[in-house]
Amino acid sequence: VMILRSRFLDARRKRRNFSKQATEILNEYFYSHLSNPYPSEEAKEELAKKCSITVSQVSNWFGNKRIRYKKNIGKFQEEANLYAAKTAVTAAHAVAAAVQNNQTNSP
Amino acid sequence: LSEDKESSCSSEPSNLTPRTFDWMKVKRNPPKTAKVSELGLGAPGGLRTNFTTRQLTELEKEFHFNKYLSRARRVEIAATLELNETQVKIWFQNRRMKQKKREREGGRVPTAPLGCP
DNA sequence: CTCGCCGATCAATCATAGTG
DNA sequence: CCACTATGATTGATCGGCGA
Repeated sequence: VMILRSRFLDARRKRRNFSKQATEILNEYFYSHLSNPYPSEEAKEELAKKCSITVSQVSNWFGNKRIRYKKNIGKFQEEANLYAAKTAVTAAHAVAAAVQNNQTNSP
Repeated sequence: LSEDKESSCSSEPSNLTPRTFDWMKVKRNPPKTAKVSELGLGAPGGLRTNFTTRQLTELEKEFHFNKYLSRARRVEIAATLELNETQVKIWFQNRRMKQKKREREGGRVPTAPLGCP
């Protein structure tokens, strides 16, 4: 159990952090679906494309996020509020746009 | 598509919702790898057995020979490697999934995704 | 009804990247 | 330069659904 940790010298595990924007997109999805953060295969593909990462990486990200989130909800509270506010603003803009569109489009 | 269920436009900009959904409560049963009936032996049933290099090597070799194991072969392998039949079965299952995953995105064309210092 | 497989996920851990 | 934390990936094993 000591010296057998070699593990082939996993050269592939040369991890690279995702871009700030990718993490942004993933977090937005996660917190806007906090009641059920399990994206469908299609959603994963869409996220993967937007983030320029693979579907597996999206799966890994959600897997890690879910586990780590529930492990210590408090630690993610501010992050949760931050993204909740962000999506709220986005939604507000959408609503505003819809209203305006509705007004100029209802004779 | 079906998405959110709540989120009914709350007048609060940031609705604090320390709410705990059921996915956060999900708990997996601890692995029953060890024989619980081992005369009060400190067999902590709930340990992710660490396969030795020898075991992994043998399993890998067998995998290249057969992607699927017959009952007889499984028993043989399990005995040789000192593992449960279940562990061998699960290893092959996981190995097949790993293979598939690797084939699916392994065929990636490194179309210069990023620069290279 | 039992059993193996699949697909997704969990949970613990590894190894590295980032921060101070 | 080093201690400690954040994070992507790996993997033995579990869960639910299917089909033989």
